[in-house]
Amino acid sequence: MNADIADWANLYDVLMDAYGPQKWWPGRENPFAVVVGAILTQRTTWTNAAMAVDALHQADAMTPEAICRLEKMDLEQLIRPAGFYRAKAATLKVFCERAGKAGGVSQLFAMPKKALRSELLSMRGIGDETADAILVYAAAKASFVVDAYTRRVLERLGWIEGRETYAMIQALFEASLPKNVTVYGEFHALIVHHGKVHCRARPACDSCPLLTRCPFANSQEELS
DNA sequence: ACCCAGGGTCATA
DNA sequence: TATGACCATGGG
Repeated sequence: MNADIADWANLYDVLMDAYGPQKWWPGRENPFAVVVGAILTQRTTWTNAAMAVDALHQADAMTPEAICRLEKMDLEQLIRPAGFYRAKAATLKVFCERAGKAGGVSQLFAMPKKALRSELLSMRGIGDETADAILVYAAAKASFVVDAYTRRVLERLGWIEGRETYAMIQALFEASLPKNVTVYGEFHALIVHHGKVHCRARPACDSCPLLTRCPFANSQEELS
């Protein structure tokens, strides 16, 4: 079916060919809603995060100002379905306060990429992955998102050993791709989708687009 | 009943 | 640097 994957660009093409453009964060016209989604979806399914997002919309609370005004406990109850609701409520509060201090979300996002990334990382509850997700999907800055699926796919391709740091893996991608926000965003979404379909569900591997390199195509034991 | 999902923080060694 | 405990919900 498919030959070995040659390089990063090839991997992107193969995944895009197999799955097509991913529709992540419906409603990207509201960058703030994307930030909220990025925080709420941490270690949680998107359907759970979406319930919390809907609750915020229905409460007319999908703005930094509204969230700043909300009592912490009320915010916690609204986002409860997303899990870790106390921590996430605190993180949302911090982001909204800092955005307000910067003069609004668009002002905050007007910062240079590197400075904005540091600013995001300084907020408790926002780490590397969430910061990069916000950069790419909300602030439209090309910063590659590395997550567990990315590591798994790269390990199975034999492109990384496994001990590499987040920054190292991110650098691998960024050195091999055109600095294009859309490409970065699609690539990460494609990797996650591929991971869900083929790196967890065993039966689906018959049609794996990375077939010759997929562990399931050969032995059953290479999976952790 | 158990497992895990579009992570991150903090304490410990 | 690197593990481990902890946070919490909903769906399989």
